[in-house]
Amino acid sequence: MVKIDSARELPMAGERRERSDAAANRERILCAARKLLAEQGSDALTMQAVATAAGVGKGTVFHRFGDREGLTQALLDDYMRDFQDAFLHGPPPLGPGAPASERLEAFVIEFIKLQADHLELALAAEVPVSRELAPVYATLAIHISALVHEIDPTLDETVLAGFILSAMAPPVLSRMRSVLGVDTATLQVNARALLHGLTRAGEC
Amino acid sequence: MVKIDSARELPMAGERRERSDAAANRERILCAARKLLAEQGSDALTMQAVATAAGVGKGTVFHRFGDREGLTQALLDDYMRDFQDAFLHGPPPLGPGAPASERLEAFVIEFIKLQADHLELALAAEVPVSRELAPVYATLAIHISALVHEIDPTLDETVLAGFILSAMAPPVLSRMRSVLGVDTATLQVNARALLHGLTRAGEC
DNA sequence: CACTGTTCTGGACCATGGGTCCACTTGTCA
DNA sequence: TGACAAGTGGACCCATGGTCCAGAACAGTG
Repeated sequence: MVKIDSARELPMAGERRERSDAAANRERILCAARKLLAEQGSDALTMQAVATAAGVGKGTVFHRFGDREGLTQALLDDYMRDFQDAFLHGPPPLGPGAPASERLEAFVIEFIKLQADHLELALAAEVPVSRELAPVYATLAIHISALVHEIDPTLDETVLAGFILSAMAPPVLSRMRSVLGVDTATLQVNARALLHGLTRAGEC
Repeated sequence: MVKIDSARELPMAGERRERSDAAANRERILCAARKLLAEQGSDALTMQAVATAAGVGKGTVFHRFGDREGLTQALLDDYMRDFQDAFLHGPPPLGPGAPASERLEAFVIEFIKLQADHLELALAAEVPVSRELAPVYATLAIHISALVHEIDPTLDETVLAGFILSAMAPPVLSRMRSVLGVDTATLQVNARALLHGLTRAGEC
């Protein structure tokens, strides 16, 4: 993934602000991408299709977002920001204040809802065989790690976080929904059941 | 995925046996593919590379295996067969005879070992956004489902099976190993910990 | 307003990889 | 040995991510 100065409003020292036409194009591209996802699904999200839908050239899309992953991350950021805020600074049980096991449970419930509500985007943002987690997901992994560590310090929290995040990966949720016809609530209930071993660790 | 008569030795009624030169080529192709995976990793497993390494034309590879997925499934079948045998007909705790929760635990332990031992192949066999599970994995999912159902019939066993299988997906294991430097034993221990909520359900 | 350097733009172009096609070759069976 | 089905190889097609660069558009400056 190429590093691109993201949608920061205020330019830092030594940086010029993004030109106004460029900023406008960025918006048109993001818009077009969202529309494509909503109307035609994740498979339709090709760089060329986005460019055409936005009425710009393909080069412009790459110039603005670096590469495909940059584009999907920008899209993801958009709605992940609120979620991150909620589990980092919001009210319990999702935010700080509740015991770690409850926070983890709340996290999973909310995360599944989030993924389910934006499934096509989540699918499009999947990186086939990522050697490293994309930034947005890395943040989630760190949060889960911290909670797991608090629940049971003897575990390898990084590994557990990887397992948990991967269990709720977009392709799984997608398959459950489209092939098996499962609804979001069922996903949530069963995910919680899977975690009971962790969240109820001290209760036996 | 295209359906291709697989490596069955005995021809069924109305079928001609695979010609001897064709069978030989099938072997050479499988061999070359294994070698490529071992020496250069999953990324190197392109149909063209396999063909070249096997000393045949690309068309032959496709003719024999239908498509890329057919090839990887054939490769997978090869070592999955023993595993399937073990959990379907082998001795407990993996095979029938032990309580479901112990069988599930044993299954996970063994499966992780299997995946870890054949990581490159497992990675290559990953289907980016599969609408349906590949046959080999479908078998595993069914087995997990059955065990989960036996452990707790109130759960949606299909969903749980999906979660569990997905938690141990090749990309996760690969990332843990290469980025985080985690060894197989650690993966096994932590996977077992994750399942404790299920396997110890009746004990509280 | 005109000038000028920087940024931005668009679409032709490239590379890669899966998959198809079909004229030609080679086993197999009678 | 002849005939025919099966098998073969590699040129070809196509989708897609990504690069390039000449020219257009913008934003400070005098």
